[in-house]
Amino acid sequence: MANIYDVAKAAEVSPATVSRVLNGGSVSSERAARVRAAAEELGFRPNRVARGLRRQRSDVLALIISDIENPFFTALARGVEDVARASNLSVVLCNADDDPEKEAEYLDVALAEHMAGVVIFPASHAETDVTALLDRGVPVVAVDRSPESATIDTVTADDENGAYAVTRHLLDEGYRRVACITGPRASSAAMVRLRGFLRAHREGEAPRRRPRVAYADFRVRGGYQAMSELLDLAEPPDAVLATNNLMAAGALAALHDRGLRPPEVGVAAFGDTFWSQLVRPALTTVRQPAYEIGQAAAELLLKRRHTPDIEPQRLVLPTRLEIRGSSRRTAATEPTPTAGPAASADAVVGAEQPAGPGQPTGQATGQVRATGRGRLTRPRRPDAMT
Amino acid sequence: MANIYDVAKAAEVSPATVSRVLNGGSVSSERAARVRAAAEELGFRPNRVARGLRRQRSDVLALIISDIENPFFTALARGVEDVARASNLSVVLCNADDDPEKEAEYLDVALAEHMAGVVIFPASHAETDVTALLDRGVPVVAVDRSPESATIDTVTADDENGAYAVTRHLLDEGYRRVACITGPRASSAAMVRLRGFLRAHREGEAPRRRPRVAYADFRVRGGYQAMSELLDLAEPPDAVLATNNLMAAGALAALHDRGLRPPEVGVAAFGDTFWSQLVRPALTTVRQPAYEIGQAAAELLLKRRHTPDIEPQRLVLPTRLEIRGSSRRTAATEPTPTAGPAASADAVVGAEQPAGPGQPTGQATGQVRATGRGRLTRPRRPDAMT
DNA sequence: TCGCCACGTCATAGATGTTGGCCATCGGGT
DNA sequence: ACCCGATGGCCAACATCTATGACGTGGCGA
Repeated sequence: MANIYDVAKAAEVSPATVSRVLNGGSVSSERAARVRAAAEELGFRPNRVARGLRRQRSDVLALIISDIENPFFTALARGVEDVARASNLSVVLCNADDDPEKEAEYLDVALAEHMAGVVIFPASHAETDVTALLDRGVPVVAVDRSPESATIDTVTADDENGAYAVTRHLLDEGYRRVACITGPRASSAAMVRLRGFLRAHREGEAPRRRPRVAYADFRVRGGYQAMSELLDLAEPPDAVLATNNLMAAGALAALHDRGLRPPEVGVAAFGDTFWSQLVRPALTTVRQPAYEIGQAAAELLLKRRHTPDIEPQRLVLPTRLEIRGSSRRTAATEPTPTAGPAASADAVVGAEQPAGPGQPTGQATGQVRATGRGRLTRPRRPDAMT
Repeated sequence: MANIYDVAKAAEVSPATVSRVLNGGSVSSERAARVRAAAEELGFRPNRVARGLRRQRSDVLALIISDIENPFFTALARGVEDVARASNLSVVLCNADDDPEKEAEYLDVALAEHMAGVVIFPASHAETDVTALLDRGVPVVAVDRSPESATIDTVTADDENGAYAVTRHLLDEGYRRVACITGPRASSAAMVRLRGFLRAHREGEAPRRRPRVAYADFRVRGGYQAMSELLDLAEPPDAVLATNNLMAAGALAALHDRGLRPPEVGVAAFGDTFWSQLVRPALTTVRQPAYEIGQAAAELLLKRRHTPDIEPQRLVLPTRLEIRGSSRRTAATEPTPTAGPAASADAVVGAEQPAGPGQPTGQATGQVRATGRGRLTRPRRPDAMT
């Protein structure tokens, strides 16, 4: 492969001139043309390794996430990538698997490769140590959780209010024993969401039972087990909030396996993904602005790359409550089943209502049912919170 | 940050000796100990960029995929990563978004960074050009599709037989007008799956209607549109095979929006993911061994890295038919609606059947199905093909 | 008109951190 | 006494970019 000397020779200039042409120095246009022609001719590509060595930094930034199978991260990755590409940076994804050791390895790699920056979803609040990077001047932005080791730029979703809003929604629907399946205690996100959940219970006029809380691992299997255990209680919950989408999937599976399903049991979850719309009845979710978080993180990174000494920022992005699926409110709080669109909306499929001889008097009951044909748009209430 | 000279000075040896200690040359144990102590003391990490420059190759391999939001790729990535890590290679993920230009950029990066190898899911059969890499001796393994530009190691799933088997399954269930939503004509995987689908039609004793085929883009939206168009036909299909999971999701959404759902309309798909089990009734799927494909690809890469001159291999991994959800056969082939669990079972949620008093006479019909309560394991027929 | 200064353009000479080749040394075995 | 293997130091190469300074030209003042 041609190197810069070959090009210089072909264009009859010095290697430095070739470099200037390619990196924007001042070169007479005639020479520049010669250089460009020669580079094209020889198929010259600057060696990024050599450039990295000389410049002591590369044009690659690392995105270290804890679970590549979680759609939240894939959306996040897109956000990061789109912003990075606009600044001519490549993004590489590193899957740390929630394992602090693996994560430390990748942090090492990022350091040793002189990466342009790191966006990290810290595996652990306590163990994740990014000081080595910071000492070397490599900008680091934390996402969703923030590591203990240093104060750095952080982008999070407004999880507490999201959890609060969705919990209130469940309580308002008439559920009495709302449980929460949350993540490990080490995860600050899990704790923050739990806090919102508990706050909703304290504030409501709902009975003051101490709500059940199960701690799982943010994985499908963990959600399944937690839900199963909750259901085995003497007084099982009648609704559950899962603090991420994978555990929600597990919880749903557990419910299905026992023949229970919404709205008999209410289910809500953090993390909006396309499949949560396909489950019937669809899940009510707290949509996390994953893509936007990624964007914001990348932008913070770029800003800090340019001006390293600004004060670390802490960005909080709003979540959004997406209400889908059936409500239990009618049954629970209203004497007569006026039902109504607000209550059933999307719940067409799974409702337990006896399909008695009562006929499809759709309009009469006010039920907004898919009537068989047509309709692209899904009824969707304007968000309860922005 | 300390470099190798600092360590050498501290240990009172030459830099070369430090290098030998760290990379396994012959060094007396006493000096080696001194070096290690000094390295530890100074927090020395070899500069991977400089090493890469000197050795003309790095310990990073690139995995270029076409859509990070597709769970197939995330599973694949895990397979690649697990194998790579065992050989002390790091894996970076590059999301080419099915855009040949973006892909070419990443290929350039892989080349310019002297990556140890590339596992690629080619965006296009024709446009993807990996010859530059090959010329430089960088091993490249293709996954699922194989590029035209060169004969290289390839790992694919046995898509044709998978498509054949699932199509036969639909026909055997009694569906009469089975359509296929497949990917772009440029995708060899899309074409191969289509071929299996068509073969099943030719062989069956089923009526010889020319089956409908819709070409979409392997995305959710494309699946939605394709399904909608199929349903708008004068003679809409009564079953559909989507050749990937995202389009299946789109197709399901389109069906839901018209109030149709399995088994009224049969739906089967390529690509097994956890959410396909949560949809009720669950999808019958052709499971693609994504993780195993990733593993195999990485292993081929490592093998070729070691011995570059072996003949390019073409590995075909078996798919597996996972039958879930309701069968229409009973309704279609039996005169009286025995209904009961046979017909509903997994279809509990969406079925249109009057929830008549018909009771669980599960064994009577001989169907192996979930009986309503409990049971973690999902009924799963031994695969129709290995 | 000549000389000096300023500025634009370019070449040359490191510098970056590591490793592999080459050679020298030393010790033990034959 | 000779040879061989183990050990370890020195030098150069990897490909690029930056710093330094040289060179030429043009403008302006004397």
